[in-house]
Amino acid sequence: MEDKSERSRLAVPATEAARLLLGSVLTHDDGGEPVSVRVTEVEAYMGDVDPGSHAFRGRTARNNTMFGPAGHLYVYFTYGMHYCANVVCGEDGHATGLLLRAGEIVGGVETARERRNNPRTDLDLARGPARLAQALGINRDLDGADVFAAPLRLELPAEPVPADEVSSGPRVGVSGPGGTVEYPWRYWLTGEPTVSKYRPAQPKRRPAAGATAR
DNA sequence: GCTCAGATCATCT
DNA sequence: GATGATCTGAGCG
Repeated sequence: MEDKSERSRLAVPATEAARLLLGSVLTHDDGGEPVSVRVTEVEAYMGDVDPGSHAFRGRTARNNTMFGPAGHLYVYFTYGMHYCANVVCGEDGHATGLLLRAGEIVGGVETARERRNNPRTDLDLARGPARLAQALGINRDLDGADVFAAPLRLELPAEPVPADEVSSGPRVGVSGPGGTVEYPWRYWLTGEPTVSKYRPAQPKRRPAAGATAR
């Protein structure tokens, strides 16, 4: 019922939907112990105007989900070993989405620990997009899944978090022509210990201070 | 505490 | 054939 209005709340530009997602709780119930994550960090991808987006060059089989209606999950496999999860937002036909970068495990901690092979601290359970996906047990089968229907459940906060509790900055790991700092589309909850540490996107090799650029 | 290099495969040119 | 919205482990201070 509220399902429908919840979905429509996501049908706005990613830069706005980001504040809805921050503080929301995503649950994945695969039949075992459900695991819930409170989202603390997201990254906006604005489709065809965004050089860092998978959708920049147009619609393909892989990013097809992002072009669809809001409220679905776009899952992709990268670097040969990691899954990343996005929540599609914006209007149908606009390839905008929000990458779930980090979160705090608020339910099913033990299951999350097992999936992550028992990291040293719970803060590491979902710090980083691939870790978050792993902790939740997300895989490619969930690509295109509805976040408001089983086995997923997304609970948006009644009201967006106050603007003064949200920080924004350059995106991580995004390189490209012209840039990354021009698009400060990474959002996180100020002061959250689970937020991944800022790391500037480096081309490939660090420009050595000296001259011996090998 | 920090920095660096490697792993590994689906997708696109 | 090259690249990538990354993570992890090892090594060093």
